[in-house]
Amino acid sequence: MPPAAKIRIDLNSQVPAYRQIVDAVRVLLVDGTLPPGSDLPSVRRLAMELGIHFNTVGEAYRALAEEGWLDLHHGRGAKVIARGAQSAVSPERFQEFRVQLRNLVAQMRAAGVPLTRIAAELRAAMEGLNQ
Amino acid sequence: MPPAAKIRIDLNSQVPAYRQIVDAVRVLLVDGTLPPGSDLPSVRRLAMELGIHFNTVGEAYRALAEEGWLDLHHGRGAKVIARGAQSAVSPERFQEFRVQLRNLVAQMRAAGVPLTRIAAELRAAMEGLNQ
DNA sequence: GCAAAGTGTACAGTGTACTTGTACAGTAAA
DNA sequence: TTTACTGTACAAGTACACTGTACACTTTGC
Repeated sequence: MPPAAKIRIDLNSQVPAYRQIVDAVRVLLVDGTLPPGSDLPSVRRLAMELGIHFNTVGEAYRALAEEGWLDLHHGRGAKVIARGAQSAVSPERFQEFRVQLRNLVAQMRAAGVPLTRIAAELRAAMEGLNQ
Repeated sequence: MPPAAKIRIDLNSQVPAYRQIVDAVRVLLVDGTLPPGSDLPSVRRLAMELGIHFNTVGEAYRALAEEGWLDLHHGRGAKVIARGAQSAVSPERFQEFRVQLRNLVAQMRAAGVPLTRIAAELRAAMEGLNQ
């Protein structure tokens, strides 16, 4: 199963397509599905599978390269690289994460998701940390 | 301490100002800081405090009214209303939440936040559910 | 009643972001 | 060297976010 098969985007979403790609690929990178040395599909190939233009995929790949995940070279494709240790997160950045988490939980509560189910999701997310 | 004092937005953020307002106010609505009957600051007052245009605040208020949180009337301001029981969330919507949660965790891991600290944040978010 | 000062709303204009179409340039293998 | 891949650059179309300005509704005071 090629890695691209795990990437899904929602064209009706408010979130821009290129950002959805970045987010989806980052998940695969973090959880080890795409280990260093892996080749990503070409911009045209992935674009075709997702039903969008290849420049949009290129935009996503450049963002991921900017984050230090990809070795991206003209004519050679995109390869996952070993990412060095990250410098400590700034307090501001961490605070942003905290706000986003609280916003997400509030959104779920507002949507009527039962508290027990929200808690279950948070627990599941924690379990996922140890794989 | 007026409710508006708890609302902060980041003008440099990628997230649109009106959406940041919606998210911030929704948190206050969900956790009871803004109970039914409360008056929100006028669009001009809140806009002044946040350093943006009042139409941007108006956009946020209309979105919150659309979600069923506010009684918004021409010339009368915005008042929090009691929100009826929510219909069950659709599986698609729930799946979106799950994806967002995983994206957020991946973003934290990618930023170098230690696993223990991520777990602590998730636990803290769960504690917050029972207040 | 009515004027004044508050409230939210409508709409056009400006800048920015996202996506695409098209042409280009680098790389590798036949 | 040719061919068939690869990513990149850039202009154009569209949609979105934000603002400026004018408007319309409510309440308060007289």
